[in-house]
Amino acid sequence: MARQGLTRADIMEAAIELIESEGLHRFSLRELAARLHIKAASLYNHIRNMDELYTQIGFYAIAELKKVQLAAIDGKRRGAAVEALADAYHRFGKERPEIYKVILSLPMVKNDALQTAAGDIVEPIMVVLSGYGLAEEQKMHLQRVLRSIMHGFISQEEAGCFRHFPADVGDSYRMAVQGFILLLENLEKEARI
Amino acid sequence: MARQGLTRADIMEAAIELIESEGLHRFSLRELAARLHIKAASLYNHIRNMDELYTQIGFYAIAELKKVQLAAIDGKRRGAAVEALADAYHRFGKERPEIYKVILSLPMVKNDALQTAAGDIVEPIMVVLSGYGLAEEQKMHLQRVLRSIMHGFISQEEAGCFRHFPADVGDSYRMAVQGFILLLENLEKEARI
DNA sequence: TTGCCAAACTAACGGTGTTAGTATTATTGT
DNA sequence: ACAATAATACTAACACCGTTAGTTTGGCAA
Repeated sequence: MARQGLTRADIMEAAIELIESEGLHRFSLRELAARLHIKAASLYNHIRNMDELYTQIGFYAIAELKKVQLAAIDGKRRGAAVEALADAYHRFGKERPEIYKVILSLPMVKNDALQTAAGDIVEPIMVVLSGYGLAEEQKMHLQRVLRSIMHGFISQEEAGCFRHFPADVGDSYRMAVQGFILLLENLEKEARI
Repeated sequence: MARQGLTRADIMEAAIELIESEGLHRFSLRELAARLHIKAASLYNHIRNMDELYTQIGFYAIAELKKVQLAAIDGKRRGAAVEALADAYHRFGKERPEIYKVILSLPMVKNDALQTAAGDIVEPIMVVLSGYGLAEEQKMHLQRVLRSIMHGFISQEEAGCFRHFPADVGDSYRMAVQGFILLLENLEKEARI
């Protein structure tokens, strides 16, 4: 009723706040609308539908993840850069698990915008890999490998899969990252021959 | 009306068939009931609720995954066993993506039954790792590392994240697995000193 | 001041999981 | 064989969900 100057940014902000505080599984348009003091149907004056809003939140999340990764590797090279990147990625997943889940559940197939978003995910890793003497195709493979390690680890840690054994989870992650660095150096050595 | 000898096994079977044919996102108690020629409310004579049914499907999926892994490593050792295990895991994820998703979305926190299920996920990997001369704690870490690699890879491949680059996805996976074997041998060598 | 458009509303549709209460069928005990 | 009991089906309903249609209303521009 009492009309407020609602912008898309306001809605995004409220949606992100809702997801981070209540959990992704409790996110709904009705709850979002309530937080904005409007009815759910009124949201459709600002957004096309839930999918579109969700995708935009995903873009935000990817941008945030990219930001922390780039900040982490700033001024670092090779092994130190890989460690810093992996650490930043891991911290993001732990500190903002609900927002991280949004990235996971984005189906990267759909449209071109999502393809450019996929590029944002790739970029920080490619920057780090450029510090090694590797062929372009090898970099593509290795980027996938590192992403698999980082994402797979966080995903399982978040799901509680790592509580089966008492060993320190941080140590496991460091071992995974060191293994990747070992692979990097090994491939670099082979290429140099 | 015309009462049929419905068992929990029948319901499980129908549920799995529904998920695999229509996709996990289209799974619902009403659709499941329709396939069994009963109403949704009647399902509650056989199951406690949707969560319980879902968890049981997860147990089934984990058992299947364990089965193909154990079959794959049968008679193999060390590198060959790792490769066979990783290959079987990957094939399961590609051939039965919807059932694999059920495993992912199981929150392993809840109860004891889920903890034993977590053990089933771990076991084949531990069998393979026992072929290397490693300390018990290192095996725990390495089991997590391999799972992260395999799960992370399939998860991102399924999400379409690997279409950004033209490089062959199978090659990427093989590189990831070879990297893990390299790490294994390296740690074994260090331990031998 | 008068129009007009954007942004709010209400009401409704079809979908979901779930519960309560009721009828009917099959099995069990005498 | 028949009555009592337990299991399994049903209908109706509730509270939620995303979404659409149609309506009212607020604020800005001509």
